[in-house]
Amino acid sequence: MKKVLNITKALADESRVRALMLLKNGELCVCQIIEVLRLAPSTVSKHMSILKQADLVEARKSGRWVYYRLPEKDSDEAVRTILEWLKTNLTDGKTIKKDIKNLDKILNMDKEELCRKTTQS
Amino acid sequence: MKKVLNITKALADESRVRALMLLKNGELCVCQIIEVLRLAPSTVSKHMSILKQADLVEARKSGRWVYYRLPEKDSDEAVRTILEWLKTNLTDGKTIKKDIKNLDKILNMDKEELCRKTTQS
DNA sequence: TCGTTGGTTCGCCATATAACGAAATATAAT
DNA sequence: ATTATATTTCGTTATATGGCGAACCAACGA
Repeated sequence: MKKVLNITKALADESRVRALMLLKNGELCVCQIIEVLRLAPSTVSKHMSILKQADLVEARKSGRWVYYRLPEKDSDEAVRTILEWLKTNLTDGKTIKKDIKNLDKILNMDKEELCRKTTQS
Repeated sequence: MKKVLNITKALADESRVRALMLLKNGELCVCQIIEVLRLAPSTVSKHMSILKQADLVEARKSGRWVYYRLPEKDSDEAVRTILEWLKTNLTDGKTIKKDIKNLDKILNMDKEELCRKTTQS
């Protein structure tokens, strides 16, 4: 029950759902998520930690950066299923589409700007 | 997005999840759900209305009673999938098992008591 | 070493939400 | 009609949660 509620509570917030959908095409560092969501770093950090508690994302630290990504194939069944559900049911929403577009812009433009990094999607 | 958030928010509460699981074996009237959850009628009513908003339950009124049930087979795909997910992931939890047991007791004992009715599961 | 940078933690405030009881509504029984 | 019963609606209260900025921590660069 606790596991399920951790997941549903984590998903019961628009910003967190948006963050998850941003990760569909590969890991991102926090500053990029911040850029798309346009929320304070502390806020985004909190959101990501909630997603992590629920095992909805995994984290990797590399130097000064922290990268978040969706869980691997071999991850928890419950988590995989619900992430699949999410993708299916809101990939074509207006907000999500716009977010993805913004993300692309950020990933491209930022070659020598804020938060530059080797983004291997 | 709104639809998804309606669903995840509805599922982000233990009482509501418990209520949903109670309905696994057929419709129940509000007073029976009240009995198992041991919450005030007004509280349970509110919970059920939130579940209904999210299309996670359907309602039927018969005389003084209102019966809630899980959606039919032909219901929304997103809803069916996530209900399946819920069942899979918490049927064997301690709380849920106890609830079901309590429910059985209530359904049997209550032949001539509070909230008696023809419970066709 | 010291400053800079990316991220997290902490403390605060505003809003949202769960819970209740009281009152309202609707339907059945007397 | 009046009363009783099942449920909902409303108003209130306590707690949870999202958001921010300030302070802090860790890692890199000068």
